[in-house]
Amino acid sequence: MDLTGSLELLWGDRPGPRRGPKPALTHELIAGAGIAIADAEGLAAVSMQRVAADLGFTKMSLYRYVPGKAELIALMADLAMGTPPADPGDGDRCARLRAWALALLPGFVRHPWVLEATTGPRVVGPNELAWMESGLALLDGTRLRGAERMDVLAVLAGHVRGIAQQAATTPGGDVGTQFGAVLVEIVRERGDRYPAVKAALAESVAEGGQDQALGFGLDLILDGLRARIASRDDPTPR
Amino acid sequence: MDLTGSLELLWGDRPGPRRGPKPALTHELIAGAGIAIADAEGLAAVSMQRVAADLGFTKMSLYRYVPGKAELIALMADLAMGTPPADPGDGDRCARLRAWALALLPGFVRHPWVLEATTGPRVVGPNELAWMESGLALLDGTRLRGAERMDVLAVLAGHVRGIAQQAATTPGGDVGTQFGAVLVEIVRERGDRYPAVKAALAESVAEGGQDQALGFGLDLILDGLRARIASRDDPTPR
DNA sequence: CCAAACTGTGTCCATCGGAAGCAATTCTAT
DNA sequence: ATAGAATTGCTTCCGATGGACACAGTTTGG
Repeated sequence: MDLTGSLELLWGDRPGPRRGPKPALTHELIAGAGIAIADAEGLAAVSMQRVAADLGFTKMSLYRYVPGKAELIALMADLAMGTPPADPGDGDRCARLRAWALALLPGFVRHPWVLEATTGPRVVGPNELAWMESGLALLDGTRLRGAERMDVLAVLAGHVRGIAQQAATTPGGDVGTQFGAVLVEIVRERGDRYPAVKAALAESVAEGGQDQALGFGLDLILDGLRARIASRDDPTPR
Repeated sequence: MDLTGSLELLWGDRPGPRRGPKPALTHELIAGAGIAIADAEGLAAVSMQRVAADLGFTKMSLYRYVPGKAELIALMADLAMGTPPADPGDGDRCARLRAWALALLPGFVRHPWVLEATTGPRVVGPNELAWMESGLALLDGTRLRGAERMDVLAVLAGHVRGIAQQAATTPGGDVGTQFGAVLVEIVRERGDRYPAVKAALAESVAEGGQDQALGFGLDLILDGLRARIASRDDPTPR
């Protein structure tokens, strides 16, 4: 797997060419067209042909701007997640971390394909690194080690991802109801083999909204984090 | 997106056909061949041609057993994760949940492509549901609501997934060192714009092993869970 | 014994990502 | 001003992919 292409595309400072016809396209235009397609019809609908056609160009012209499809997808994903919001600065650390995690959700919800696009080996992009930076900044002043700080962000972001994935398949949309109904149907027919799932699922649908799942999980994590930070700050050796 | 095919394949009780030549293949054989390819060369190397060739058959013969490639991948993923281990029964609840989450890791590590294969809308398979069942059983007796119990599992499994993804790109393998080096290189060159990342990364590589990341995150989550369960059991209304 | 059912195969097709070469355009150096 | 260099977008071509479809061979139930 070669990642140098993505690295160049995501991080390369491009010296504007001096001769030849002026480029009619830009990275932003191309990635934007790809994002629009992926938002509307899923990541599988994104092909070089399709992106180029939507822009009114031939597919091969895209290769003047993008080394390949994989790199284009990486660019789309980084662009789609946007930049992290500015830290409000007030509130305690956990509340700000909570806000950080919550701010991550809209991107995943509006662009569910980002989940698929960001699994597997890949190069971290500028926006993703900006998110990491703003999250790590919220952990400054704690006695957590470097790896531990990144781990906290991984847990938080991982949970938001999970919720987003679940949300992408359950809400009102066509696929959503289909999937939710499918799971309920499976358990309904074979509930004897899965009593705990049956009980939890029945209780869940009876309660109606499982929308507080995100908050519940975040509180869980942040409660644990608070205790961790406190115990590290506690000068007693044990 | 049509999921009925996956549903049939994963959950369908197939009545053995009565006439005609005996089938030379089985779901297990086909999925096993696909798993072997994906393990060795990644999910992208799995094609109908390749799977069939490895089995000594034509690609079209596979379509007698599998409705399509997507369904085959789903079957592979469910099979690759295996069944959850039996609950030891001793130890406190959080320790057993910890063991449950840890047991999830080897599957993801041995079959990193499962991460890619299980993102996006999909049908839950028998093995995945068995994992869910065994995890939910460990939460019996708590005063957590149904949705909350599933959420706890989602957080735990999500973290294991994240660690597995990180592990799949960082360890000694070719791609791994490349990716890790790329991230370090990016931050090294543009560290000024990402001071917190730079600090955390420097500290992390100085410490050497970030292998305890999994345990750290699990402890975080389970600490929070313990507090949640205790507060729910506490009869004081507030 | 024969028709129904089922198997594996061969052929065909649209689409995909990408390589190579070509004509047109524009800038730079003279 | 003009010739050469650089860069654009396009056309053509290729191998591989997922899948539809029809066909011949094999097994079994009535």
